[in-house]
Amino acid sequence: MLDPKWIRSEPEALAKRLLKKKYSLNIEWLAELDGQRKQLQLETENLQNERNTRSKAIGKAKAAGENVDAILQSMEQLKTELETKKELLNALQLEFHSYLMGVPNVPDESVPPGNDESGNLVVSTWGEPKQFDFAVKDHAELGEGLAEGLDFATAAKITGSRFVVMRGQVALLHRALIQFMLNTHTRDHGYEEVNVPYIVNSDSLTGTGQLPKFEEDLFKLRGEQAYYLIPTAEVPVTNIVRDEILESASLPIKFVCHSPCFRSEAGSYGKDTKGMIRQHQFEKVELVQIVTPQTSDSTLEELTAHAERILQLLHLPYRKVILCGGDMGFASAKTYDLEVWLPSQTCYREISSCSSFTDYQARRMQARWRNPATGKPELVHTINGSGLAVGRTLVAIMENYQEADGRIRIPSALVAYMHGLEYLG
RNA sequence: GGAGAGGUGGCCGAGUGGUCGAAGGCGCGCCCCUGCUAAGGGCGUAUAGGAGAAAUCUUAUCGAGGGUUCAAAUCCCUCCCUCUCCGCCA
Repeated sequence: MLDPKWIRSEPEALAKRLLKKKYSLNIEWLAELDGQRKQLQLETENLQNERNTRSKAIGKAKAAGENVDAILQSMEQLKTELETKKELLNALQLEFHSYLMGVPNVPDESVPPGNDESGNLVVSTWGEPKQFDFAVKDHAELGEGLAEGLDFATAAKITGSRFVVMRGQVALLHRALIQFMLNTHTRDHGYEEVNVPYIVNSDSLTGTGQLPKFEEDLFKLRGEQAYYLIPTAEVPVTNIVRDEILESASLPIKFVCHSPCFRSEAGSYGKDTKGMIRQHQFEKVELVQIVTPQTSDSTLEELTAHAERILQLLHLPYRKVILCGGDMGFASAKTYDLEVWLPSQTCYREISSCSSFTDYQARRMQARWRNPATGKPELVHTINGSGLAVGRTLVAIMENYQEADGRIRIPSALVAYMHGLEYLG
């Protein structure tokens, strides 16, 4: 959520910046609404003040044994007037708030303009795509060719499309990747590992920005309560600090979390139908940092570098792009995507997305820290990114490390996690 | 699933209709006293919204929401959470 004060004080500047995200802020309507609100709030509070004063007077008069009929009578009109004003005010405030919950975060000044993916800018490229002297296979074909590999047909039988069964060596490689990533981030990068619920309530999803606008992307559970499967560990992990006031000494908070992620993929029917690129269920190692506003810019760079390090240790060629305004997420102020080279597609595909949310999520969550300089609670900044998407990393390894005979070499960084196994197949 | 007990400020804990944003204690901050240490004294110490240049004023908040009332932490209803016992269970 954006700061309502900001919207009041400089609506034009704000609207201009939101335009970069293809969002048009209705500033005339907002000003009108806020004007009404101001008037009504003043009137309502005056009436409440009057009511409180008179009520206390009644209490005193009664204690003194005086007659209170007259004052009691004078309250009647005040009461009805207050009730109607209060109702109106509540309705106005709700309307204002609901609108605000649908306004995206403001993009950072450094975010390039653009309508879609084509507007993204390549920041850097690492590694050289390997030249193969044979016809490369995609990961689905490779996986289905292995004795202990990928089985999409069985997953479709068990559940439906966009699921996979991993078997034997491939399942081991998948698990090895998770261990490798968690170890690297905890040992080398100073993150605390957390294990969190995979089912969350609507408050948590509202806090990180998935609700109310993107409910159709989520799997909602049936039952009395509004429970959802998490679309990313970002939701439970970031919400650890919801409604908290953190001491400055405890910052930055650095969490790493492995979790499954569940996405309905509504509206992506034609895309990536083959293979593991786009699944309803996948696993991810997520990095989350809770920081002071002063350090959020550098933290985004640092956290992105932590995700990059995994790709580098696995010797997977990738590039880093900064997303343009039109391609960014709703709550993000700035996003770097890491894209890994996929030989079968001869292009780079997203494997990590690292974003700074400034105080946008923090305001929704009421996540604050006590600033020693002011002694007052102030909003924290939140930054998160995948480090990395495990399923897609598996895909990248299978494709980049494939051999002419269909076997797959295990990257040296992972061999220890594979009980010494050097090849799949 | 059945029965019961609770949810109050950073923490503990009092408060069953009014003068209660809330006693008391702990913690924390500033000051005083004390030549160290220990102890003692005074003052202060929630969050959010609004008006105002500011001092300040004002509204709301005692798990959440609704209700009764001139007035609710206190009474009523619904929900959530925690704890204890029984049952079931990975």
